[in-house]
Amino acid sequence: MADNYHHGNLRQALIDAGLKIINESGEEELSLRKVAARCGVSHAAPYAHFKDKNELIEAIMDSVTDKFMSVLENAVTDKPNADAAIIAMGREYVTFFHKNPDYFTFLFGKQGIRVHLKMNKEYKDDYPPFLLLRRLYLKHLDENGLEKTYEEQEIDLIKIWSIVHGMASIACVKGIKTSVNWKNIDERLLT
Amino acid sequence: MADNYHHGNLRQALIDAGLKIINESGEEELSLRKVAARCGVSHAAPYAHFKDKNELIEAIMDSVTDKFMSVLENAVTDKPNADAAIIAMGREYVTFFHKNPDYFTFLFGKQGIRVHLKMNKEYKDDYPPFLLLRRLYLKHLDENGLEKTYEEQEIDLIKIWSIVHGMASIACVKGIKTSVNWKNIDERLLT
DNA sequence: CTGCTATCTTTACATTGTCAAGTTACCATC
DNA sequence: GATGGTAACTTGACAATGTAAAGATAGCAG
Repeated sequence: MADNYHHGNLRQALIDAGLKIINESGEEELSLRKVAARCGVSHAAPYAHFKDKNELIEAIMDSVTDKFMSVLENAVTDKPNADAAIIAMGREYVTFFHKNPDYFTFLFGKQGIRVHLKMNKEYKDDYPPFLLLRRLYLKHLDENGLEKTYEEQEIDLIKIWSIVHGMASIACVKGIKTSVNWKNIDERLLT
Repeated sequence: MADNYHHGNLRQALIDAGLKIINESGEEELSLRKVAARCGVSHAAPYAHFKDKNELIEAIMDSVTDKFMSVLENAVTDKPNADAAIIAMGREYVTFFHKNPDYFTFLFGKQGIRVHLKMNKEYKDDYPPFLLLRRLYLKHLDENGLEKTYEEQEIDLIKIWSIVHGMASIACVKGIKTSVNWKNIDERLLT
């Protein structure tokens, strides 16, 4: 309905088109005008939904993060205990970005826009995947009857996240070739 | 000499000016024309020295990598054994990027341009910091009389580099606040 | 002195982000 | 149903940018 004006769901269409461009040709090819063209609207139409190019990018990041989270949550459910869940999550974390290296660059390339990790008191506005990891970690402590100081917990979390994220980073570096099968990582994810 | 034409050392001046801009206002502010303006030359002058904007960026990356390497090599010399050297290198690795988060984004944000890690047979064209790490790691094996298969070595190296690079990544994420003192990291760098 | 070549300038053009002003369609209210 | 308001979209414009083409300059080899 509405042949020209009032696209109906332009906002989402712009996000999807942007994501598609990133998948096809990388982030540097993403421009407001191209995205608008793909949706069949004029070059300034996006400004009705996004204040900025940055705001569109943030929306796309949210979209990718949602996809990522659903993959992670999926990998975590139905695991016997927290340890198994953490390993499964770590494996999926690396695998996800290994399968979509563009997403890694996109999410973490220009850091600071969306990714906020705060390990201390305030438990909000964190990066969702990290929230999941912390949840599993606390479950792990609980299941094994462990008691750790807040600082020890934080160090553990950083350690886990560092190695997982670092591996994802390595797995995404173009041109790297290792004998590691990024779909089978076990022995090196230990709390 | 040469008031207008023949700047004398424009290539290096462009690299330095570019680096300065990145330090002052981040990579997104870097443009060929601004760099040229800072050097007092016309906006197309850089094309006599660099084929592309990318080629200038790569030159700047090389420059940063050189700085980085000299810091690392400095941290590594005069250490009693390989283990101490590895720990020192890891600490400096994180600290360097913690002090210059812009460099981290710059070097690893758009990956694939310059950073090539190859863990297998061909020992050339690697990322210099990684070459250093491998050198120290092999020294470590030697010093402790350890013998490992090639695959085990590779896994060890990835493990070490992952955690160090991952920490650097965390330490650089804007907005993160942890109780970890990024200038004192010991217990979590073990081969 | 002559010409070659690397270096730099000028001019030009397409792409892009962004703004301002106008248009259109829908919605609530009279 | 007419009316006005507002959100969604278009058109036109501008500055910044990357880049190509053509010309100018200077130093150097012969």
